[in-house]
Amino acid sequence: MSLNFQLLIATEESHFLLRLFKCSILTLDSIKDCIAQSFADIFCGKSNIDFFDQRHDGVLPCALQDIIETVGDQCQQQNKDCFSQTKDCNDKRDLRAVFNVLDTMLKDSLERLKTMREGISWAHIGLCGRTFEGSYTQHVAIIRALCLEGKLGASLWLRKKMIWNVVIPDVLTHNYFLNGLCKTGELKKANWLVSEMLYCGPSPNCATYNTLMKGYCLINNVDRALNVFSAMVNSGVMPNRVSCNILVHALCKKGLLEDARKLLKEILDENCDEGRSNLITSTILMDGHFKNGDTMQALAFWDEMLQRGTQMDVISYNVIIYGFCSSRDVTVSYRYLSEMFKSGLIPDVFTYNTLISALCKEGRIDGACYIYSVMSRMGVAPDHISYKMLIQGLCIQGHVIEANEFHVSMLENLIVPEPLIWNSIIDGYGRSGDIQNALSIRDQMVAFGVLPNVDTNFKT
DNA sequence: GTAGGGTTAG
Repeated sequence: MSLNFQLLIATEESHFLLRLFKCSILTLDSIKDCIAQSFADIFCGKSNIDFFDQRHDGVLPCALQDIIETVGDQCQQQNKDCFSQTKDCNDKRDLRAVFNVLDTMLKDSLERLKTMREGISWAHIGLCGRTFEGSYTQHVAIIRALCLEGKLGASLWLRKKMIWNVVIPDVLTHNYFLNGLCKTGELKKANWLVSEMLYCGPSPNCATYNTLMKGYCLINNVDRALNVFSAMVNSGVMPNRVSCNILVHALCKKGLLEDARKLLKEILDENCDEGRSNLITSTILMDGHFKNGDTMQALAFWDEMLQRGTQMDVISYNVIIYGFCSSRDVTVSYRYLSEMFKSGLIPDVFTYNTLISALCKEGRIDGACYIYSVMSRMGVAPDHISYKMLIQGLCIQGHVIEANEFHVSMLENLIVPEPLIWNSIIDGYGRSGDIQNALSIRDQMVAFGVLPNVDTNFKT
């Protein structure tokens, strides 16, 4: 039997000519398979995105791809569902049934095509010389969503299109751009964006400067962060408590505690009217002193907060618990843990991991396992850090069977272990002479898609 | 609830 199929699909403004078949087809099964594959390629695959990539010669491929993906995710999922449902059609001999399947697919695909066209033409603003479509609110919403997803190329491209159409996104939207750029370490672009804001608007606000300062701190460039701070003050924007905290934290991380205190004093004396009663600033300074090995000074901050009647939170307790754990005084940490419960605060995964870490380092693996059981009873889910410390701690002490129980629990909780964890178990079995299990775990590692590395071996 | 601040391993 020879069939020539040509389907013409009409949309509101344009026609898509889809050549599905121009070949000899022998059975209805192959008709179904071919049609399903063709539709899957056209509507579920990347063919639409490739089309634009080729036409515009890579000028905006990533930007467009991101926009299309963002706009089209939902309808793509609907279409996939349609195909999965058609799999159950087994009436191979019934020509009518095959065409019913075709009808369903075509109807659904036309709907999808319509949605996709709307999405693409929306994303295509300005590219084909069209007028500026869509409302300001819509554009701003999609820009913010793209920024939060880290699709900055696409969002900056939309910003450019908006500006071409003399519509300037507001300062909040610009802060979203800036935040995205800073989080991905693109400080040059971030700096450029702030210059653009100063030059053409909207005027940067306190959050704009704070975001840029934080960006520089993230790449460990505190000097530039301090320059941004000066620029903010010089341009007449008042720093707030967040500005203080960003800089104080960055200076503490560098061990410049005295500089941090001086800066804080200057800022607070000049600008802030909140006094010194800020939990976050005190927590940062307390943490800085603990990490500098100055327990006395750290405790002075804690006591000062108590005297002021500051309501502590989970993070401030985590910092003091970590402080005593790192000075090898887990007993004192337990005291603060108990105080935490008494004051109605619920310890989180940070609290428990801090204790597990300290106990493992001291070789008190039973205590670490006990903390694990407490966190489980309290409904706090262990994360990859909890498992990593317990598994490594148990393997070091030769308890590979118990370590593997945690490993299994990790997999059951859908946490894929990193190579180091697999290697610890493999090595643990090797050291205990259990070659069969060592090899079995290595096979499992590969099956989970984790590539063995140079440390994936074992000594017997 | 449109942006921006503090804690765990290595």
